[in-house]
Amino acid sequence: MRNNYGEYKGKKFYITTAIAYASGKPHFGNTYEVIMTDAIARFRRQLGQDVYFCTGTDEHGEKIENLAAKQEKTPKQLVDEVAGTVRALWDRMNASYDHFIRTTDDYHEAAVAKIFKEMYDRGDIYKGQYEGWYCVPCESFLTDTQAEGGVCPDCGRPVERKVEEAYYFRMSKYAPALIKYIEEHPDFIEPESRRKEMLNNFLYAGLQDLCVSRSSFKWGIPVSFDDKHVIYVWLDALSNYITALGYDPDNSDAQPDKFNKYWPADVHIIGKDIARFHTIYWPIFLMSQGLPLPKKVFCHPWFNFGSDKMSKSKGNIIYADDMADSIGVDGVRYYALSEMPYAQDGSITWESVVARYNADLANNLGNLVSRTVSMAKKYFDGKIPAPDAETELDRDLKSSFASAVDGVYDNMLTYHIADALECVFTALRRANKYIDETTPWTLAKGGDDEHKRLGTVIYNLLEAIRISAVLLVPFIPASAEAILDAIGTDMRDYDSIEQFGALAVGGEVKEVPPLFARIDEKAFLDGIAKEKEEAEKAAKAAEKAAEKPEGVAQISIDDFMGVELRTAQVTACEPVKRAKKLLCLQLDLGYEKRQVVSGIAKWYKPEDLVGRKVIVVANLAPATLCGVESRGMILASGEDEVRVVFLADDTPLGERVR
RNA sequence: CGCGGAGUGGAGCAGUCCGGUAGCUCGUUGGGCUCAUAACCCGAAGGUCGCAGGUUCAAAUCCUGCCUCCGCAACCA
Repeated sequence: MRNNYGEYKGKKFYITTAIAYASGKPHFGNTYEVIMTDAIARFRRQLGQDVYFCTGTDEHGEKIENLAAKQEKTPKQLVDEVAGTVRALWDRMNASYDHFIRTTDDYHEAAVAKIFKEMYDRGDIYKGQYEGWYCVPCESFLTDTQAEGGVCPDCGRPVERKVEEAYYFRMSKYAPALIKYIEEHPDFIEPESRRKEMLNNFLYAGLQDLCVSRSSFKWGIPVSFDDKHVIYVWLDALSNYITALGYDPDNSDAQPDKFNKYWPADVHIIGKDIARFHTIYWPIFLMSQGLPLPKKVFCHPWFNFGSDKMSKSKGNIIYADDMADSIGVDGVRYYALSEMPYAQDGSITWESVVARYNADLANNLGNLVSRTVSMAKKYFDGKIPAPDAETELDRDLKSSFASAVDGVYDNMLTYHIADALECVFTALRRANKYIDETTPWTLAKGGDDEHKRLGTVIYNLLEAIRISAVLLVPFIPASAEAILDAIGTDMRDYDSIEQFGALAVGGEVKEVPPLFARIDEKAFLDGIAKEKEEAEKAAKAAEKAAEKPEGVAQISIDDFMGVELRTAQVTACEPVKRAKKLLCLQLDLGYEKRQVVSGIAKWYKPEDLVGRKVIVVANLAPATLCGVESRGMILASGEDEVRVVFLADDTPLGERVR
């Protein structure tokens, strides 16, 4: 039973990536998103859909303002550079986007300013007071409890105290409608686990109103009626999905054709880290504007490097263009698409890069094309021979390719990209086996009958290759096109692969350009190791330059004496329930006992501490953490690796430390 | 008891809903072939399906308890 491939023909398909934050060159993980989105877009075009694929850059915000200042540039200069880098990288990866939006584009800024004004006029945005903690790099406001400790829980950097007048969005007003929508549309958020996360952690728990303006910096879209404020970057950035289509809130009855045609989006492809913004805030912003919600938000997982997260501080960032220098753009695309599981994080290792490339692209696909084309030239002078009587082997080959066509179709419609690819490569393996089963080189030595049979075999192989190449166009477009060119066909849409045998007899098979030259694993890994060594050297040099800590403003001896440090002994210790990082310590100061909570559970077990003597900040204001009262703080050093300051066992209790 | 996901040969994964011979790719190993990119094809070795109970004629699959890892939330006085 074959699928009904015609079902989607002519239907519009609007697909987007998240727009890349313009603070620097996107790493492999960010690039994966564009490659994945591109594969889906190309697949849908093959089905005959009217696809609009939008990507771009998110260019406003305090982080960019600060970064520009540090580099002694204007923010605009910085984002122009980075947007150029991003676009160049997307282009190099062969991303077939229809529109590249920058949030500094005039039409976008104008539309967002109007959207904000209308939300305000509608009463969805109101003016309030914000006082609290803010993390600049993360652009996020933090609750008091989040910021206690003075560092951002997400990035670990110091938080700043901010007091500002601010505009808030009434999230609570729309929360019930959103919950209903998500409950009634189980496909809206995928994968399923993300949907549960959003529902359980945020929506059922109760949505807070969201602060949607900032007044502490300038680099943003000004609030049109209050120029002290700029619009929150997420409200700005998310709106790109409609402004890119020319949406203009002024023309509420007469939107441009492009908008009327493509909105709502068929799918937003985003990283799992920003699921909350796309599945909660964005739908609510749309509800406020009376616009339909996107049909699907697909939250893809991330690539780790081995078992580590990719991060600048770990020095293990991989860039797609560097990888393309060694294994080609299609090598990178294939690797990313085949290695990332549907819902779990993928893992990059250089060993697996080489293994996948050699096994699948070079040996399986590349070599099949090479040996088949070579035989077509040798035995038939490069003319595609006519097939003759069909055997069981032929039928089996054909059915493998029919399964591949179905498999790609089914898996691509459900965003199982790696599974779709595997369907093609399974069929390719079958084709390689077919050669061994039919032994064309023996047939070539035979008489007329054998020669007829040889024609059938070569024809079937060429047609199998053509079907594979058509199926592979979305994933490795340049290579797939090269293969189709080599076998002299221009049939490359889905209609042409519904039935085996569409390849025209008599066509010319041309010389194949080297598709995927095998990679010497040892040389490749040695090269990587060498590069890594150099990078580490450079990183170390940079570290040295920044070695001296920034320090804190000088204080007087009196200021210091304002801190009451005392010796104490840990008499009991237990983990705090519902907290991963906290230990609750009972301290004996000699003259009194008290309870202190400390975020050292990651490094110490309760039994490591009981009986030991420590220094406690005795006059620290009490606080409550995870429902447990803490009256003081014990001293410890270090950030990534925390060490408690222990005292000698014979230290008396309750002594002042100076 | 916050929410959710995962634990299957050396590696990466499928199978779990709807119990019935444990499967795929890579790797290892023996052989075959020569059209091809030291490729391709065939065979073999290698698994207490996280642990412990239970249900059943039968459990990777269902039930109960536990352990480990990961994501989100909370959290580093």
